[in-house]
Amino acid sequence: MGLTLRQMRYFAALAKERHFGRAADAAHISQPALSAQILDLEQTLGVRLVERNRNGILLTRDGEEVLQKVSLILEQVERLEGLRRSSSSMLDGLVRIGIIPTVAPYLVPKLVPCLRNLSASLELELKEAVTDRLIVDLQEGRLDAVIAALPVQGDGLETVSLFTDRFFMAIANNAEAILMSPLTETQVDIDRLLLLEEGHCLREQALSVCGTAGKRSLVNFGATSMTTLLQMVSHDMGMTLIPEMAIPTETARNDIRIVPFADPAPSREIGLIWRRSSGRRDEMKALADAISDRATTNR
Amino acid sequence: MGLTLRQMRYFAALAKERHFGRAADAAHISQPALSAQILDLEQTLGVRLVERNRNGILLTRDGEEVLQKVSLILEQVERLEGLRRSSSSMLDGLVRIGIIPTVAPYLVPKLVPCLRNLSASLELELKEAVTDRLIVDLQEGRLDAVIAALPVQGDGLETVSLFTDRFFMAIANNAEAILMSPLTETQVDIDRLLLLEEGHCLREQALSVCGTAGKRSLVNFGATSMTTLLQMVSHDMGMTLIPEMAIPTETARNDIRIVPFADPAPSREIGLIWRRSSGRRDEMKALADAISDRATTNR
DNA sequence: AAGATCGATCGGAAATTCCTATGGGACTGA
DNA sequence: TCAGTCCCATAGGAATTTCCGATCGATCTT
Repeated sequence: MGLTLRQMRYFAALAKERHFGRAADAAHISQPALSAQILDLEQTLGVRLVERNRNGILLTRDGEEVLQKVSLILEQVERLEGLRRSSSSMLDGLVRIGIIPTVAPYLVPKLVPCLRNLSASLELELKEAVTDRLIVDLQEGRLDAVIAALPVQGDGLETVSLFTDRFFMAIANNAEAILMSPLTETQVDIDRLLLLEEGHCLREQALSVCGTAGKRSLVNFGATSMTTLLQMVSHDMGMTLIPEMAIPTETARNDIRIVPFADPAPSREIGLIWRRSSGRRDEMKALADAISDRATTNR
Repeated sequence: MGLTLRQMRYFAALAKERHFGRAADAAHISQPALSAQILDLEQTLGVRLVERNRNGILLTRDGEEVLQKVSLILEQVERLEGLRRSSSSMLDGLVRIGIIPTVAPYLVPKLVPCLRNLSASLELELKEAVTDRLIVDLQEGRLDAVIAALPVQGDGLETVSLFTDRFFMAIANNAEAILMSPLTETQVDIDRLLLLEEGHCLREQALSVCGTAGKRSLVNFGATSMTTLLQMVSHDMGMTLIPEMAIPTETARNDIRIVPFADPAPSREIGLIWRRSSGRRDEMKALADAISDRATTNR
């Protein structure tokens, strides 16, 4: 068909030993085998590479030239061969994780030290985007894992739950509206419900929780982050659904009242998603354990 | 044993097509064959290179890294493969010729245009040294051919005669010694015979011609060139054997009388010598023809 | 639930590579 | 000069690798 590494390896041995017999020994084959491969190589290249002499051989000028190129190639092949991974089986190297915006700000600070514990030689690359975009990136290999609200649909994906994140309602502290606590969905004034822009799963979840999946909210500034939304709440522009994990961070910044829902409290399930074909199931499970440990304790 | 180019070629095809079936088509093999080679490659490297998905495949990070190296290697191999010589069969590229010092100065000016005629794409490299040294260089591959006085002995050499070079005697023009013309060897005054330093074949030839092979010359400055020798002759320091081919050049510079020998005139045979194993017999014959043509005409 | 797609596996055929034995050229040394 | 030696090429058959067609198993689609 074409050149082979075998031919090149034998040729390199021959060039080194300058003698068919010795080169064959060095290559652990018989002299005729080496002879044949060299002949093949010469024929393939259409060039006489060696002069056969009584006392060993001599490379022709073409042979010298070819030897140089062959040596380069063999060296690179060797380097490639020596690249066999230590296959540490645990996470290492670069890991790219996508996280949805309503989780990222609150989880990342816990995630980073947690991963540092899991593996020292680990470089993290994070991407924040809405679920759909993250899933596409995951499926096309630009991400290794995604942290998003379950369920998630997509071909070839595998999922494990990390933790349950209950929803609360956030209202202005000085709000005159007196809300029963615990809250029921019927008490929510749909016109005052503030929502994230389209694409955020939390937007749909909020509408669903408040039993208004079909209707459109009149107050729709399409906020891009929970922080913006809560800023609006604290200015008494309305109320919004807030996931439990966001509460410590967001209430520290805003003067806001957090009202729980009546049982059964609505919630979202945050999960870790990866490609089944990635063959990193065990690593992902370990990662999930580490994350859920960290996320549920000392919150 | 180790990596093979076959594996790499298939892997490159797979990376390009991102689909086992299509890659197999592109490589003109069956899908199982490709599959097996990829698996082999993965096992050899100890690394999973591709993620098998429902819709084509995805390279792992290791796969991307390996692909890059493999591409480089394949590119070099391709370049090497495309190097098949046009096998112009005639002389071209660099040709290294060694010439003995008593021939070089007089032949080289004729040689250069002559070779230019033989082949345009020809680079000439000349070396001047005594026969023994040239022959060693030839046998060890540092020269492609030697021009020296025949016969020459050495393993694996082939020879062809270029031309016959008669000897003359050179004496000072004002020499009081009256020499018969033509000359016979008995007329030579051994004490006045000037010789080149040891190693030059012309030295031995001169001694042989003058029938004094055994004796030592008293006048022995060990000159390193004919020109020096003839300078000495013109200063009436003695006489010396001069080959016919040197006469035009040397008599133009020195005031010298050239005396022929009686028949049968002594002479040396200049020949072209190369390694039998070089497989360039035809080229060498052609070269010899060209040289002897040029050397015998318009001298 | 049936069909379709895709890569892996299996079993035997085909091709390549290898080994032992031998041939043939070129030098060596009686 | 003639057997002996060294060296690479060739020959023939064995061993290994590669390949193909058929089929499996998993996954997704309808």
